[in-house]
Order: sequence, then structure tokens, then C-alpha cells
Amino acid sequence: MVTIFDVVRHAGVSSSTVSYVLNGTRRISEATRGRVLRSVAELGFHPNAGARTLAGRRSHIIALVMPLHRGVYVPIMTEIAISVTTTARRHGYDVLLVTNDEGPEGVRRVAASGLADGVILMDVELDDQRIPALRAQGTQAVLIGLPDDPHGLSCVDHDFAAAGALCAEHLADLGHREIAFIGYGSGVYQRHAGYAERTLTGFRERAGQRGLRFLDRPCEGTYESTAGTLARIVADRPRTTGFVVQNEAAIGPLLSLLHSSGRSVPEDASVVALCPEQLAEQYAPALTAVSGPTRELGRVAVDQMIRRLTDARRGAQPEDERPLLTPTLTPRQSTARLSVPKEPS
Amino acid sequence: MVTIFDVVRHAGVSSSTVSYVLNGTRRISEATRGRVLRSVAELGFHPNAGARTLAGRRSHIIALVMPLHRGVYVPIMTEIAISVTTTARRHGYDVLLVTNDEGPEGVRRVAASGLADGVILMDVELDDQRIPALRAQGTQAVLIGLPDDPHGLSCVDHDFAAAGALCAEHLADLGHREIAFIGYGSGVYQRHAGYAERTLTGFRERAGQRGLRFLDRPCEGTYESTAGTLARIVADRPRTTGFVVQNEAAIGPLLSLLHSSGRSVPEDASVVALCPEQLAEQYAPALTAVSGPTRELGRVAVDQMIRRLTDARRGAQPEDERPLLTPTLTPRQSTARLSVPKEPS
DNA sequence: TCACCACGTCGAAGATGGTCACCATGGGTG
DNA sequence: CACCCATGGTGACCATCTTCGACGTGGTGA
Repeated sequence: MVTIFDVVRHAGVSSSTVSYVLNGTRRISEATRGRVLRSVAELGFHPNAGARTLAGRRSHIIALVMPLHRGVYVPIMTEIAISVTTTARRHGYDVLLVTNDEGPEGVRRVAASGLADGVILMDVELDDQRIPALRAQGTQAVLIGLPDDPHGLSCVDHDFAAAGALCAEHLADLGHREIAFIGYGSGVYQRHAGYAERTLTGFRERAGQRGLRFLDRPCEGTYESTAGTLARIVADRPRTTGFVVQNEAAIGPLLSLLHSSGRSVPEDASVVALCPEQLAEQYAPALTAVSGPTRELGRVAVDQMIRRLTDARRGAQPEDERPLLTPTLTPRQSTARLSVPKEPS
Repeated sequence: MVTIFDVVRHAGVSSSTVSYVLNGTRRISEATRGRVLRSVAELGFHPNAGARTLAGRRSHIIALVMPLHRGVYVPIMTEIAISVTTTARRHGYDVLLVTNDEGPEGVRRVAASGLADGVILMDVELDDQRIPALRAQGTQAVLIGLPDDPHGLSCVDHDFAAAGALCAEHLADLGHREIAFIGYGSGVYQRHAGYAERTLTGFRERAGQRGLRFLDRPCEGTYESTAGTLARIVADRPRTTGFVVQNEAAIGPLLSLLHSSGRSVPEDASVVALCPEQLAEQYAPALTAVSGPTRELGRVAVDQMIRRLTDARRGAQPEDERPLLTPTLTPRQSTARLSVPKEPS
């Protein structure tokens, strides 16, 4: 094993100098710095993680707590995890993957043992049980999602209300007057996943402002449930020409159902999806979709965490931030101007 | 911060006893054990990770190296990551998420610093650059996938050949004589992802044994490329009645293309997908699919790692294992007996 | 020319919180 | 009485960071 003293000998400096160079703790002349770095590279020195953690009282590790539910859109979570990891690396941190099956105890363990310097929580529920645990430990935390009471921690999330509003706006611009909103299964709403509600709220509000008639229906996302949902929508509001789908699993079924019921997209019905670009492009026709900057979510979360950690190390009270990331609507082939107005004036 | 000495005072024992109880290193009488555990629980003691790592010369952390490619089937990777994490926890290990953008250097860093006791590699290429780095460090490693030269490390993978064979078998049993195999885009084969080749080999072999005529075509998975692939298949072999799809992204396009070209599934064409159950169930009709036990993959990888680590700690040479997990075919609505034989005898 | 200062580096002494090889004790056994 | 087993205690590490007084060097102002 290569230790710091091997570097000390090889570079002809003291161990404190090596430490200073590697941690950037103090100004070191460019010449010495270069010599040390060359020795480090040549010997393949990597400071022992345990010793560094113990002596420095920080682990250079951020814990990322991932949800386990099926039904959450997994690739999104993964994309966030990856952007968290790469961003963390850029700041010299590694990422510990923690699953949620340990519940609040997992968070407590990771924080209390000093395994991680901070915790990033994904898929936050409105009254999340892990938050009090985090507060009690005095651990730095960043949430991806918005809980009821976020004091003492930073949050970041998509601006779901804006996303919902964008959908209404776009369909209104295209002349549609009657819209149906196809949401998630009731389980998602019961889990108090705020994003579902906020999207709906944003949609409703803007739809109201634009004078649209609208209907919203939960949907489990299976073929059968989507069929049922669509049937009820058509029964209640036969003149519906615009569809907003939030449940990604329902998109496929919805398209085939529309097709098989003789309505072609976008001539007879426009469909806006709330889903990642990648998914939207896979359908035929390609879907007009509203999506938030997923990778950004992870990046911002880590940046906030780094800020909190450096603040805390300086003895300052970290500032609670709460940015919302703006989604964008990308028009594709699934929406079109209402060509034959159902209500000629 | 609660240290082991707080427990020592509270329970009235020595620090080694506390350590022994917590690590199960040694027999401790039931009475003492209970007293210690009660104190630990009462004080909320969690051994300091850094100190434990330094003193014990092991971190209780397993590094999991994840690929970054888009286009690989992400949810599978995620499912593996989750099963790795939960299994590791059952053995008292945590999981460090390492992305592949650091390349072999990432693996080297994590191993040389003692940050992780072992490394699990996903998405292994045939001549993977990270493997020599691992060998040089003398780090314990388990690969998910099969490289060219796996000596000195354990591997686990699906039995892709068996999966390919199952597809051929099933279609042959149903009376189909002409089959088309729709593979991944050429990029996947160029990356030397062994699984694509092995599936194809298994399929070809069994198809040959069963006297099937078959055709295999790569496919990028977009709507356009799938359309092109299908057109060429129909042109070359108009009597094709069975389809095997390995590229999950091509499934949706394939189904709509078959539909729009007037062939209904399964009456006119049978489709077998090589994909996870979850995905297969989302289509209409639900797909007959061959899938391997994804979670099992992560579980087995971790179990192998644990075995290697305990062997190595005992001074024994860890045994290289190389199990292949058997896939299963689940019949659903997308395959049927060929009802109107094209070649009446 | 000399006192003084700022800068960069050294060296050595803790501090960090557990682990584990080795040792001590005490009661039972042949 | 010698020996052994079961149990629990003692203390030497583990490898780095941090801190702090000291020191050499070159520049500055009197």
C-alpha cells in the first residue's frame, strides 16, 4: 500500500505539504505543488479513505436515497442518480446508494456513523418520515421534491405547476376547447406525491384562465384501466379534442385506443404528454411533450449540498434554498390546430 | 457524537467487548450481549465509519460501477443496482455508486484508497479495460456479464444462449417454420456486448436443430429503422410468421407496423420478445416474452462478492465462479399456433 | 546596513474512534 | 494440582489531517 510517507520521501517535502497540496487547504508554491503532484501520480498514491475520513471528520461521501416503488418512472430516477454521481465527483465526492427499504433508520445509520457527510433524498413525500430523522442528526440534507415543512434543508424540484400550465396553454393556443387530463393511479396521489397534485393544479388554473372546459381522471396505466378511463371521458364529454397524459404507462394504451376507436392523432385529437423527451420520441406519431431538465435536477441538488457542506464547515448556518426548474414544451406530431371546430360560431 | 466509550460506560464492559458484540467476531455470553445491545440501542450508537474502516482495514463498502450509455435498457440496470444494494445491506455492506465516466481510473481510485472492499462491474465488455486495473490492485471483483478472460474474478450473467433457444423452441412448437430475429443496433454488437451475440447464437443453434428457416437483422429501435428492417424482412422472406425481438425499443414500432400492414398478432404473426415481464405486459396484446431473473443477477453477484471477501480475509484464495442464470418463457397473447399453414402438405 | 515583515515550508505532536492479537481471570475437570 | 475452556480486558496499531511554533529567504523602509 502506498502511503503519504512514500510521497514525502519521493518528493522530498513534509507530509503536511502533501496534505495541503492534495486538499487545497493552504497556498503552496507552484513549484512544490508540481513536484508533489508528480510524485503522487508516479507512485499512484490515493489517500486512504478511512484515515482521511477519521482525521478530517468528513467522509467526502454523499448518500443518495432511492425509492423502491415500482410504477415510479424508473429511468428518470436513474438519470438523476447518474447526474448526482457525476456532479458529486466533480466536487471530489463519492455517492453512496441507499435504498428506502431501511426507512428512516437507513438515513439515521448513514448520518450517525459519519458514513456520509450529507443526504440527498429522492421521491420525497409530503410528510416524509425521514426528514425528522435527518433533523435530529443535524445532517445536511437536500430533497428532490417538496415536503410540507422544508425548514432546515434545501429542496429542488421541477416546476410541475408550470408544466401543467404549459399543456393547457399549448392546447388552448391550438384552438382546443375541451380537454381531458389523464393522471396517475390513485395510489400515487395517496402517497402524497406532491408533483402529481401540483401538475394538476397548474393545469386547472391555466385551463380556467384560458376558458377551457376540462376534466381530470386518475388512471392506473394498464391497458384495461386506460380503456375504462377513456370510455368514461368520451361518455362524459364527447366533444373532448385535447388530451393531457401524465401517467407515462397510459400513453401507449391511449394511443392505440384512440386509433382503434377511429380517431386519428393529431387530426381528430391532440395529445400532450408529460414525460421525458426520450420517451416522447419513441411513439408514432412522436408526442408533443412537456418535460423538465432531469439531469439538471441532480446537478442542482449536489451543488446545493456542496454549498451547505462548505457553509457548515465554516461554522456558518447553511442557507435553505428552494429552486424550481422550468419545464419546456417541445411540439411534435401529436398536436395540431383544431381544423374542424366542433362549435362553429 | 456517541462513541464506543459512551457504550462502554453505559454497559459497564470494555470496548473490545462492545466491538465483538457488534461485529459478531467472537462468542460473548448472552447476558453481556444483551446488556451491550440495550446500551447501544438506548444511546443510539453507530460505530464511526472512518474509524472502523481504518482499524479494521476494510470499509464494508462495495463499489458498483454503472454504465452511462443511453439506449441500454436502463430499468434493468436500475433493478440490478437496487437488488445489489438491498442484498449488500443484508450482509452489512453499503454500496458506492461509481459511474463509468472516470473509466478505469475510477475503479483504481476506489480500490487503492480502500474506499471499497470490492468492485462489482455491470455492462462488461469482452475486453474490458477496467479488468486489468482491478487485477493490478488485487481487488476482489465480480462481473455482471462475461469478458474474454475472467481469470481471477467471478462472473454472473443470464444464460442468453438459453434465452435465444427458448424463443426458437417456442415458435417451433407452435408450428412456425420461418422466423425473423430482430436484434440490437450495430453499435451494441460493436461494443462487444457478449449478450447480444450469445442470444443470437443460442437462437440460431436451436432454430437449426428444429429445422426452422430464419433470418437475423440488426435494428436501431427507432420507428424508422424498425420500419426499414421489417420491410427488408418481408421482402426477403414473405412467408415469415414468427418474430423474435431482442431490442426492446423496437417492440412498439414493430407492433404498430405489423398492425398497420394488415397482419394481426397473433393470428397472422407471432411475436416473442426478449424483455422483462413488466415491459411485456404493457403492450396490447401482452407479449409472450423470455426474460432472465434480473434481481437474481444482483443478488448472486453480491453473494459471490461476500464469499470472495470472507475467503480473502481468511487468507484463502477466493474461488472464481461463473454461474449462468436460467431464463424463462412466459406465454401471453402475442404468440399462437400457426392456424392456416402456408404450406399444406 | 539593519531591523522587520510576509511568504512558504518544515517538523512534530496530538487527535480521530475502532479493531484485534494477545493476555488475564476464574471456575470446572481429570 | 495442572490444565483447559469460556469470557472479557488491555493496549498497540490503523494512516491521515490539523495545528502551531519555528525557520529560511528575499524584499522593504528607515
